[in-house]
Amino acid sequence: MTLNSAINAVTVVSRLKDKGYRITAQRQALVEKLIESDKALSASEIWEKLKVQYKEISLDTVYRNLHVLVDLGALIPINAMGKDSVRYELVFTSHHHHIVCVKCGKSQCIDFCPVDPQLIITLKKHGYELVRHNLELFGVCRQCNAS
Amino acid sequence: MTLNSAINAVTVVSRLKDKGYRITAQRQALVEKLIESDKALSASEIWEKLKVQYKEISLDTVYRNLHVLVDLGALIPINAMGKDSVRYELVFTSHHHHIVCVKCGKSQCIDFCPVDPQLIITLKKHGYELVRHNLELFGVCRQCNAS
DNA sequence: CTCACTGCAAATGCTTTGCACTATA
DNA sequence: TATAGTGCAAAGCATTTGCAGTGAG
Repeated sequence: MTLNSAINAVTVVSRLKDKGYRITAQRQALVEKLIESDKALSASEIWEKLKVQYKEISLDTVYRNLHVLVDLGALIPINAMGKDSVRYELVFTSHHHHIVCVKCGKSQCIDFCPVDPQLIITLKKHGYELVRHNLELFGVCRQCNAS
Repeated sequence: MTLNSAINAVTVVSRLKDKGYRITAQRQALVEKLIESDKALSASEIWEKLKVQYKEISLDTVYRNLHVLVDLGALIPINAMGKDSVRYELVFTSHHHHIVCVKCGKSQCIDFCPVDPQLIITLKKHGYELVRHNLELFGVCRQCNAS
């Protein structure tokens, strides 16, 4: 864990405390797993990671804590990336997108954002205050293009 | 139904025939409902519309035909627009995106695309042939901002 | 006449919820 | 101690699938 993400773990936990949430071992572990991961995870993926340490942890607890963290604004739910279930990503993660290969289904991070920053102003004219955006890119990867 | 969308209905049906699919009353009706609609619909919304004419039509058939049309490339599944189920949109519909209010959940079409066209070239350098993209915008609408 | 398509019913998979017990604050 | 959080089991949805009957080509 880097120094930067260590600060983030503390940030999340203290934000939980501020809001009156109790810090349980399961909740703390869940936050740590999310921080350790560099990509967005689904509820069951997080569950699998947690079960290594906490054999007894239930999937319901994972879901409930994910909701808490979303309400807190520490986590963003992404319904995208293929057709699977919802994935959760920490808001600290630097802004980026993913491209999914429509043939093999593999996904890759795209480290830049092709969305025009002017969008915020244009949306304001439409009456909207932009909170966040998520761009799904679908394409054919090099390997699949070759075959 | 406009002349333009009438052409599209014929296009879809003939594309189905070309691929060896049979044209059933249910399948034909489903295509028509999609064309009549100006927005992306969920499977059950389409089912409700179809039941007006075909009381006996089953939801399974709706799902199966939606998959056929997606495979055919005539329909695009959108997992976004709030937290609900998947919605389907005809590819003929002019390219646009939606913004969803994070407070009330209402969505609105945004008739322009803020994605940099340069993206296609950049992705090619990464080895990807871009097929399509979907941009999810989340914000707070005027009404919710006021209250 | 053949086999894709359909309706039915049951199964699946993800997510949520009620309840009684546990443990944080 | 009070009550938020937990595990368990069961319920809810959206979606998928097996099967036998039906109908398009």
